[in-house]
Amino acid sequence: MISNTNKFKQLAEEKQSRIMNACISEFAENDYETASMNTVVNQAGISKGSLFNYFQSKSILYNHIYKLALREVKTYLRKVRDETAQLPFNERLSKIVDSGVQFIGEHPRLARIYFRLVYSGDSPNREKIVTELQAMSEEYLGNIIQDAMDRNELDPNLDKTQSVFFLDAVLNRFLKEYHEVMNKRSQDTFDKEEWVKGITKLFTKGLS
Amino acid sequence: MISNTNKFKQLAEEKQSRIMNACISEFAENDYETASMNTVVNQAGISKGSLFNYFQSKSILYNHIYKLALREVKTYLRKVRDETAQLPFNERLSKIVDSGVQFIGEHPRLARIYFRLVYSGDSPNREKIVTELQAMSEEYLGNIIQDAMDRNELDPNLDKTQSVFFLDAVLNRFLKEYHEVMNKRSQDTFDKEEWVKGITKLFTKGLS
DNA sequence: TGATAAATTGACCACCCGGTCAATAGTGCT
DNA sequence: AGCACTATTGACCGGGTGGTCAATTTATCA
Repeated sequence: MISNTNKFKQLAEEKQSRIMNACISEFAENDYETASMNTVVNQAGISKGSLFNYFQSKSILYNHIYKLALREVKTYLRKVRDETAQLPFNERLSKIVDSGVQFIGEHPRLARIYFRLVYSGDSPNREKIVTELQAMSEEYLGNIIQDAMDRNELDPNLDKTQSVFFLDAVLNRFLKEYHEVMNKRSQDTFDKEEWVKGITKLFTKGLS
Repeated sequence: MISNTNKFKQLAEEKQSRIMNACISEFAENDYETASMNTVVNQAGISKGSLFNYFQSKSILYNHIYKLALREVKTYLRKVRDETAQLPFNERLSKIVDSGVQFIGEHPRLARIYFRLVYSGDSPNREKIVTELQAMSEEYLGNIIQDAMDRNELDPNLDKTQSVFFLDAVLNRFLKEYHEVMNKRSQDTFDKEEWVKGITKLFTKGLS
């Protein structure tokens, strides 16, 4: 017998992507509890039995999707981190925001799954996942801040945990808002550059 | 016939509070979709027919609960706003955080309903409610910031919309985190004062 | 081509949901 | 006590859920 999880990978690529597409849409549009396996199979044009043959349960399927989304997020983050390693803090921050905006533009459904996971409450293993994400953010933004402290661009006596927390809070909330605006209204009233300026100014000089 | 919504208010106080208690617990512990009317009636010790007699539908009941939570939040906010009107910005900010912390301590279940509503996605009329909350926050924090600008404690050329957004992002995120920490781990590792200091410093001086 | 094995199907299961309503219990008045 | 009216009950409804599995189609190879 082929190992459980790998049955899916043995399918024709076209079929795989058809199924993944249906799953991503369903989990992007609904909470975990509300998302329906029936909808997925109908959308994907396969039978229910098949889906449960490839993924033994809803939560296993969700795990697959969430990891896929997270992998994509990480790719963007790694890229911008490495490409901006030599830039000053404010420019770096600006590029990170840009990267987030780009991700949302290119993978709106994955972004939605990500935000749903972070801000909403009912996915399985949520605690574990959120802890993972926090550690990831702590490490990622922690490095960015440490670099800036090493170059005397930021106060070297900063409480790093706090600084990371604030940065994370503002960046995530901003991107969430951007994502929601993109999904609903026309984007013409949204001056991204102005916001990026505001964010970098807040963190470098405060509001006074 | 007694007008629909008022049937509930005609009940004996003891019964009312027994029912409210069950509802608050259920909506605090579960998303709107996942919360069960059956659980509510069992917890409250009444029959299903009665509950649907007092509140014609689940969404009407939810609305009742959410408004109750919001009323309580507003009471706290109004109180701290008025009591701190003469204080400088940083002290005011500190008192606002204190008030939030106090609210979470005194009404943990209402706080949970509030955070669920703001951060999660499936309650009915969610869009309308969130828009309302944003307007409320814009007005509330906007006034605090405007006062500080008038006294030259903050840069008078600030983009107020942005500043409110940042303040809202950090405060909400902090309180959400505090709420989650309180609900789970021992609070001995959590130095609230240190965080309040960090927040006020961020907004007055930035991180450099 | 025909036998064997593997992949796919969808009717079916037990369960839970929000909501209904005829039947019953309780109350107050004459 | 007997009547009228109201409050309360809980069995029941249609519908949707995640998950199963005997039956059928499809692929493989002698």
